[in-house]
Amino acid sequence: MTATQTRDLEAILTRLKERKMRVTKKRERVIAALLTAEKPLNAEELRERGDLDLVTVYRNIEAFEKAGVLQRIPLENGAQLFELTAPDEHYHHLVCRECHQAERLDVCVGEEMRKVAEANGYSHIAHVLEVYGLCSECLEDEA
Amino acid sequence: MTATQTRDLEAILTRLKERKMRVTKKRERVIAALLTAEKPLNAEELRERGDLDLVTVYRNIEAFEKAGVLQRIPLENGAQLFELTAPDEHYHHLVCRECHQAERLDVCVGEEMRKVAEANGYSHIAHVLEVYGLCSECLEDEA
DNA sequence: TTTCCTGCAAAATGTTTGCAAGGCA
DNA sequence: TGCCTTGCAAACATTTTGCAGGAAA
Repeated sequence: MTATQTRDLEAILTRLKERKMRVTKKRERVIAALLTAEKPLNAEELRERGDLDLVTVYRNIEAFEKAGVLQRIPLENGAQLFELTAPDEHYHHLVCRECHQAERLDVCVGEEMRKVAEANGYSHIAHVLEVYGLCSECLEDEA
Repeated sequence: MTATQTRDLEAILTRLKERKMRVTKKRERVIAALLTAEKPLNAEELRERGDLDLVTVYRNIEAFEKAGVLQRIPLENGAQLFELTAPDEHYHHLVCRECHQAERLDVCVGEEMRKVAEANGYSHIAHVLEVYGLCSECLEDEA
């Protein structure tokens, strides 16, 4: 873990404490796994890197999501990846449909979407925007 | 089926024939179910309304998607809905996170997303944009 | 020492595959 | 007739639930 990652870890643990959630070894490992991976991971990768039960992974994903420190990335095939996020922030991604690498996109359409949704009588609004494609490496492999 | 729906059905069947796919009673029923529902359906609803095996539903979803007459709508929970689409078109939706009703949104960010993705070296680009919220009816039920 | 968290086992959910029978072209 | 499509059974992948033991505050 780099110094920055350690700081991020502390910040997230603090957030959990504020929400009256317990800070356990397992939880630290889940967060550390996501921080050091520097890319979104799926549940199985989290189990492996955190050396814990898959059930624990899923329960913590749910808990972290509620605490606003984690978000889900839906893949084209229905599976999902998970990544850390600051509370009240969220990200969109460019995901390779072959190797499933995901990188953050520097765009967000949140404001527009919120307006459209509210105009239709919806509240508690969230949105998902994911872009799928073939990354340059996978494109070469295919040729 | 309204006259318009019958015409749409014919158009889709023609498209299938062009693609050398067979036009069967089951396929007609899948498409008719989606046309008359006038909203996206999940696999189980398609099985029920078309009175056919779930396996057949999934195989036809895949076949129709390849033929460009159907698209998937990912839900927040990882499940998916299906709806008819014209080839080379696609839609975005406002989905209730409670009752899962989905309505089409009249927005698309395709051009921007394609540019961003290509700038990152990606090809074969697609994107998903779905807005989730609580519809006014479900909001009331909650209170 | 109370309450929350974890692991194990098992179940539920959604989707895919193998194979033989059936139906469109 | 020939090949595509279908249904059944079973496998598979992912996620959820029940319960007893374990650990944080």
